[in-house]
Amino acid sequence: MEYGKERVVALVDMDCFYVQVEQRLNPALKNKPCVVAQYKTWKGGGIIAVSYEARDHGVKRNMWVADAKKLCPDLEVARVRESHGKADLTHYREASVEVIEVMSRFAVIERASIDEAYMDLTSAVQERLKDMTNKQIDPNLLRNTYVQGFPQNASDEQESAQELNKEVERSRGLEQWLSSLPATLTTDQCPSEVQLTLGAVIVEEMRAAVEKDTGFRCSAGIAHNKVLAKLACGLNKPNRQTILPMDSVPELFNSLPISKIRNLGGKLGNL
DNA sequence: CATTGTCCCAGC
DNA sequence: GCTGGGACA
Repeated sequence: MEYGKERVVALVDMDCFYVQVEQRLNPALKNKPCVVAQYKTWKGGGIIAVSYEARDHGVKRNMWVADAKKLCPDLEVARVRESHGKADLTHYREASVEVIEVMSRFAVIERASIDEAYMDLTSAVQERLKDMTNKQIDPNLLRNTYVQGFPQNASDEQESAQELNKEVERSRGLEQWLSSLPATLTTDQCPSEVQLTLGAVIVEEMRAAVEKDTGFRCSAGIAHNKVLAKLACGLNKPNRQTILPMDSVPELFNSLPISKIRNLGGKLGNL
């Protein structure tokens, strides 16, 4: 395999994880602008997680609840449990273990934080390839998958129309990507693009299992290394996954501040 | 007091 | 080993 494309790596990131944990506990909070905050006394407490509905109102992490309520008057606020005067996150840690257990059925997991895990899918992809020999990949196995850089050659006119319907563009891009792959799969000489795609099929299954067994939704990135998988994960959130083919990396890097790349966000990002 | 907590790593 | 800084959520 070509240098830099030896592995298939995924990064799975739970969508506003603390909010989802609170929503599972209290279903009345579901589908509402909602935050999780800690420490009530100063300006209503500090926000540490924000639902996507609340983000639409401009509510951000690290805001004070009092300020967020100005932006979003009907904001629902869940509180972090406190024990001996300290914020107690064990509740979220336990939920994290539930998720890790489901994901571990599919691959060896490297836990990166309470709501993120990396996984090396290289051998799982090889196994899947055996079952897929002389078949092709059904787009229905990739209903939540974006391919970064696809569709190619979209005119400006098409592009603006597609902004109105992200799903149309996603589906067109996926079809175009799949038709660029070899017509039938073989175990010997399997292009890295096919390997990424089979990785994405596995991640679709894994994410469906996580939602079925825990109720939690997540996003994911599939690429050839951890840094690119993490970057890909952020491209289509929430509840979606993104393949980042190596050939799409140069254009993506041109259009992205380097501070978006892991470990280049702080001091180095300001150069 | 008013960003808190956690993890990782370099330097000692 | 311990600690402080840096990065992230």
